[in-house]
Formats: sequence, structure tokens, C-alpha cells
Amino acid sequence: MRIGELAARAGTTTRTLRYYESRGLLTARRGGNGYRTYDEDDLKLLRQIRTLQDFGFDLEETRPFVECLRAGHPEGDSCPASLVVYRRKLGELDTLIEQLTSVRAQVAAQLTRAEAAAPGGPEPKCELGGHG
Amino acid sequence: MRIGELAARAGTTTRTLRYYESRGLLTARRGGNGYRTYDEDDLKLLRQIRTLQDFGFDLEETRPFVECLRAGHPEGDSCPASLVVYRRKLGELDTLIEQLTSVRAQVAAQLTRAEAAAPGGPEPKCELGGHG
DNA sequence: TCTTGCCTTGACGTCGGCGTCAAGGCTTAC
DNA sequence: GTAAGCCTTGACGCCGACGTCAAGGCAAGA
Repeated sequence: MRIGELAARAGTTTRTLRYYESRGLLTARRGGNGYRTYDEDDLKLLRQIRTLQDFGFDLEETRPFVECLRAGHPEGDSCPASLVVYRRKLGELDTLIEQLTSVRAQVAAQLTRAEAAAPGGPEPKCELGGHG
Repeated sequence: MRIGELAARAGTTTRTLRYYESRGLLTARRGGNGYRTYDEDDLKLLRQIRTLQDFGFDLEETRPFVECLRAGHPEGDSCPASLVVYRRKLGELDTLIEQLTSVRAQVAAQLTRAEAAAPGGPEPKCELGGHG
């Protein structure tokens, strides 16, 4: 198949595929007219990249998975190098979630304080008795 | 005080202060020699910006806080517009944390699956009996 | 043959928050 | 006077993952 069809089947754009190629991921054969030609394996490889990208992996972080598939392994994460990336990512995610949770708490505290200090009353969430 | 001192006292750089000025935050008076001159109020304003930046707020999102302080309010979040930003940010943080938590779980699942499928054994976390 | 729609390479644009360099002016210490 | 250390404006660089435009080639249908 050609680049347009591959892009469509992977839910991305031709520009993206050429970019991946420029980065050394996703190589392509060429037809007699110079057009790029791909097969089902390329689709599988591309879907591996896209899945990881959706997870927030950098393009470089997908490289071990790509090389693993190219080496003939059944899955992109069938190789130790891929597992290393998984574990590192888990650590990064934990750290990030922790930081964001902390920030969330601080912002919430600021909001509560600011609302309490606001003129016109602190916008009560529940009205204890009274309904007017 | 001049720009270098203000930057130092706020733990940032002169380049950053000029950038804030170019964005319309943090205005400055000028001395006879053309140098920017700041006072303690400017420092307070700058610290407000920096705090929000550390929380992950975009520069644009700090504008209501800045305008609130400029209007003479005691705190940057003494104005309704600032509270709106707080609430929106809380929502964004909740969404983001939720997404990251979901991704974390998916990555963890992939790692577990890949480890189980790996040749050479699934790297057991604990050894039940046997120690050699 | 002409249009339409794919494809090619090349190259500049985007976004945010600055970093960094250039070229020069003011002030103070020595 | 001159070197050091502050300041000024202007402008290009950076990062990542592409978007978008330009100029042109190839293929297929009417």
C-alpha cells in the first residue's frame, strides 16, 4: 500500500509518516515511480508507535519497540530494552501524578481561602436550614 | 531597585522580567538614565506570577491575578476573575490526573504482560521457598 | 488532452517561555 | 583612562511533533 492508505489506516497523516521516516523509524521501500510502499508489518509497527505516543511517550522512547519488531519479535515489548522504557515511564508517571496531586491540593486550598476572604460571603456549598 | 536586583530577589532572570513586560505583565518606571525602576509592590506582583507559574499556570492565566493586585486588592486572588482561573485549573488538573492515572495503569498492565511472556522467567518479585 | 488526485522533496511556520548573543551606553572603582 | 559590571534594545535559537505551502511528477478516468 502507499503512504496515503497507510496513514488513513493508522489514523494519522502522510506528513507524520514522512517525519517518522526522517527520524529513522518506519522505513519504506520504493516503487518504480518513486512512491513509498508499505506492507502489513509496517502498519503494525506504525500502530505500535501511535499507541505509545498516545500514552505520552516521546518518539525516541518508541525506538526500542520499533527495533524489537524489526528484529522479528512478535510484539514491540518482547525485548528487554522496551521493558526498561516501560519501567522508566512508570516512574516518571508516578512522579508527575504525585506533583500534580500536590499542586491540585495547593490550588484547592488557595481557592478555599480566597473564597472565604471574599466579600459577599464564601459561596456556601450547602445551606444548613433555611431555604430562601 | 533596578532589574537585576528584582530578578535576584524573585529568583529569576532579567530576561524573564523583560519578557513579562513585553507581555504586558509587570510594567516599569524609568530612571533618568533609561534604566527600569521597581518597588516592593512590583516584587509582590512578580512573586505572584512566579508562584502561579510554579503551579503550572500559563502566563496568560496569571493576568487576572496581576490586574487584581494592580487594582489595589490585597491579594492577587481577591478578585472573581482569579477565582474563575483557579476553578478552571482545578478542573484541568483533575482531568489530567485522571488521564495520567489511566495511562499509568495501562502501561503497568503492558509491563506485567510483557514480563510474563518474556523468556527466562517473569522476574519474580518474591521467592517462595528455595533460595539458590 | 485535460482534469483530478495521488505522490515527491524542500523549506518555513507553530507554540511558550525564555536563553543567548550582539552592539552599545552609563557608572563606579582603581 | 580604562576595566568591570551594571543597564539598554534587537534579534535569532531552542525544543517536539508535526502543519502547511510551494512546485512539480505520475496515474487514471472522461
